[in-house]
Amino acid sequence: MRRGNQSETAVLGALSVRPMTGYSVREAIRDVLGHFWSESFGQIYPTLGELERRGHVERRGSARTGSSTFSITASGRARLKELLARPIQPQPPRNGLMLRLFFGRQLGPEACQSLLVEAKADAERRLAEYEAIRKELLEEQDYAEDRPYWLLTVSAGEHSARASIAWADESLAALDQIDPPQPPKQ
Amino acid sequence: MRRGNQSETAVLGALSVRPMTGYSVREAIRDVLGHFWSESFGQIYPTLGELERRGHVERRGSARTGSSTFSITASGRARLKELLARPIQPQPPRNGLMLRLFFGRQLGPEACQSLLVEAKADAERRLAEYEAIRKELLEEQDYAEDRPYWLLTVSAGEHSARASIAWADESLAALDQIDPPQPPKQ
DNA sequence: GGGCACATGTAAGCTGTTACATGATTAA
DNA sequence: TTAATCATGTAACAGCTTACATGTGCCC
Repeated sequence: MRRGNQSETAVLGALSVRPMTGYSVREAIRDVLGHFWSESFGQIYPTLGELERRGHVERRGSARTGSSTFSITASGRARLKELLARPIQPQPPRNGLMLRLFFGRQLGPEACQSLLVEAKADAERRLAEYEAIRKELLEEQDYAEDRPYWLLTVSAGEHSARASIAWADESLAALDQIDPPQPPKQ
Repeated sequence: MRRGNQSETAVLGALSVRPMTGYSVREAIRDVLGHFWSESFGQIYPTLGELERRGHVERRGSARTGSSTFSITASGRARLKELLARPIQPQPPRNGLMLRLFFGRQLGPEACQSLLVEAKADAERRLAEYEAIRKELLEEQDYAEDRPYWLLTVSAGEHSARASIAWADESLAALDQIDPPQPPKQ
């Protein structure tokens, strides 16, 4: 397959929950997996086409007449299981905030403070979102068998967000100790 | 520049600490920024060439005769400051562990347990590494003015690793509650 | 009837990795 | 002298995003 297994996994996974159009697959990935996964149309449609060709998904309704719904087949479910069992391929890290802070001496303490304040606000926003999702999931009646797994990822988000907040607070305090600000010398 | 600002930032940042060969830039990024940044030769050398052409770095020693040392110029330092001040461009998330757990119902509780055990072990290894780096930094006499900033990123790693460990423990306990394991039904 | 959300797909292009080609220096 | 490490660079390719092209159905 031209596409990496990763996109295939995400698309098959989405369809393992319920049949959907390609458009909905993208929405599901953006809205539900959005915090830890992303796919764009440019991947989703070719992946769906390839999966159909291989019999891992079935299309109902023609592409021409508007919309078609894709559902996972038994072979697709087996394929998904196989893909999920493969070793995790870690993506190379690229954390822009850390890069800026690491070279914070060049940037100056005030700018770093701003970055930390922003990072903290962002983490608080994320935490609130995770808590809302958790509440929603617990009230939701459907997908009862998927729910425990979904909650694991929500919990990961909550832990991560709380850690970010604590770190930002600590770091803001630490930055106050850098006094007076040392101008970088060449 | 053909290369994105991000590679340019990382390379200039590395050279802002001390002059280095291209090879050493890669080692520095891998060994020091490795937990939150990565660059490969394929980016570093073209970036260095471009930076040289623009006068942001200076090359001492010819490329032909073996090795050349690059040092950042005043204009390079200004450029770095400008790049660091730009808004952070977040990379689209691709967390393979979360993807697998989210579709954990297809994978089964036992496999998820293994994933969590691995994740915990990994976080513990990372935590130990961060603590070692912290100790090393505090003993180190050089780069005193960069150190407070470097420690911020080490602290972020420690917080993140501890959060991962706590989350993994919690999640392993939660997985034990899923009983009996429900086979996915089509 | 105009705009918006839904829907499908392709093509161009960017970013970045991997593999390759090449050679110097150093340590066993 | 042979292997490992240091060192520089290029070329091919993979993966993914963005923008574009196209069309439907619904609501105001």
